[in-house]
Amino acid sequence: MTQSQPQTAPLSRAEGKQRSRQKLITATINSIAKRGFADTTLARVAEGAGLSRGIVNFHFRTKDALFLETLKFMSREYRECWFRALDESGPSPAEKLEAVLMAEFEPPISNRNRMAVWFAFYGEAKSRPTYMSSCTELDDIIHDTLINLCRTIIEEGDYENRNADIIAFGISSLTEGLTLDILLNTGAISLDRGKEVLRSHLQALFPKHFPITRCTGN
Amino acid sequence: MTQSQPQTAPLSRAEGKQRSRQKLITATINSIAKRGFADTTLARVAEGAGLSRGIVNFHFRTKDALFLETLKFMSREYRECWFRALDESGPSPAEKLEAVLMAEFEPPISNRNRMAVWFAFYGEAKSRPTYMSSCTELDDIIHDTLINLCRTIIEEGDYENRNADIIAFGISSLTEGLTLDILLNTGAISLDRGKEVLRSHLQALFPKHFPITRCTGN
DNA sequence: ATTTTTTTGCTGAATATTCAGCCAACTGAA
DNA sequence: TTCAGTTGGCTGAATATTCAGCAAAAAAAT
Repeated sequence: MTQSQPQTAPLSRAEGKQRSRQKLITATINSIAKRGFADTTLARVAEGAGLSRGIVNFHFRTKDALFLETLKFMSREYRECWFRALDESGPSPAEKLEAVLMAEFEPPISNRNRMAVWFAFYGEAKSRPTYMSSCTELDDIIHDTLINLCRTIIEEGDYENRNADIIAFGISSLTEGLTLDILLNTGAISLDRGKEVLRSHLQALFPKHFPITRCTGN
Repeated sequence: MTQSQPQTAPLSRAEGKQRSRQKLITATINSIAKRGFADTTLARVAEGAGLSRGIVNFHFRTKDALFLETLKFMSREYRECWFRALDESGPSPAEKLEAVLMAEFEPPISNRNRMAVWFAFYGEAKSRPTYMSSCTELDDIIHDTLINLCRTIIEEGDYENRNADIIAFGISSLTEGLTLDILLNTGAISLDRGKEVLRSHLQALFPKHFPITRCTGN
């Protein structure tokens, strides 16, 4: 009887520990989103995870370490989403480019909670360089991929006066800026608008590859 | 002798008070940039301003009020810079558009310190809606102006399949994203790159208005 | 199988520190 | 003299971190 209930399934110690650790990271994300960086205390994180007060320092050496691991978790999740979109997309560079860009606006990784946390970390970036340096290598790989996609598209379409480096940088920045809108405004509308703006941008840059699908006369 | 030294010029009470207040706001910006939001204490702000610890609660009711006034100050400064660029630019919409966009990358308002503070506030935006709501009306005016500029340019150039709303939103987001780069990387290079990306973006959108000035072969 | 020992994830109280806000005293402009 | 602006000591509340110990799980012994 007890065995038949999934949530009461007996966990090995290692599994239980891992699950608790993950609960704490999730609770940290929720707390930062709800209360902000400054008002996120270890006690509240523990409470949010349904665990006791002293637990954080058992799983993580310090509060800072908890924050760092939380950032790493989100970073990993983001990367997985990005590369999954790349893998699952059609073979052409244009398809790939559109796929990874649209993937950025999927709710699992793009929602107000997540954005609140990302920008909270950005806000701490200058005073605590450790935080962001854990993401840069990831960003480098993604950015290189983006440049290569753009370069190929430019060659395919014989687009003149298009510099792959600058365009890739612009696309990244545009995406980043659009995610800020997700934070400052309310969720779903912003996601759709983000996709729309990005499509329109691709259209202007590479008209042969991204023909007008619909005239958004609004 | 004492009167001849500019910094020792005798100040009236009102002037002195105003100056102290401003010193505190400036010190707050510097402290948030240097230590982050969480580690910015009233004592350190006062120290940075060269004043005593108790003074903040004289000029501002609470710590939160100090933060809010700091944000308002930066917001005002930004707006002034924006509209000054608009006023001082040439008469055509294209000139105006380029002028206001380039103005965003001028060191007085765009530098790592300022960006660190902006993003720190963004990070708190979700948990403390008060902060950002003090800026939204400003953003609305600027955004409307941007839309109108884009609309006029589209009409002038008979550009097809260009939606002023979406383009204006894209330009804003792109600018926002580029400023994040100023924070995460080091200053001056990023400013130049920002301008370059933005020009390239305008070129792609409105080729008749923004002809190729130089082929950035780099 | 049963009991004993060891391991370990976890608890919650204790500690030391930090800090926002308060206030009584001080100073110099009006 | 008056009192706006300023100073810096003080306090209570909040909080990160420590730690002694609990209880369940795992391992070892019987």
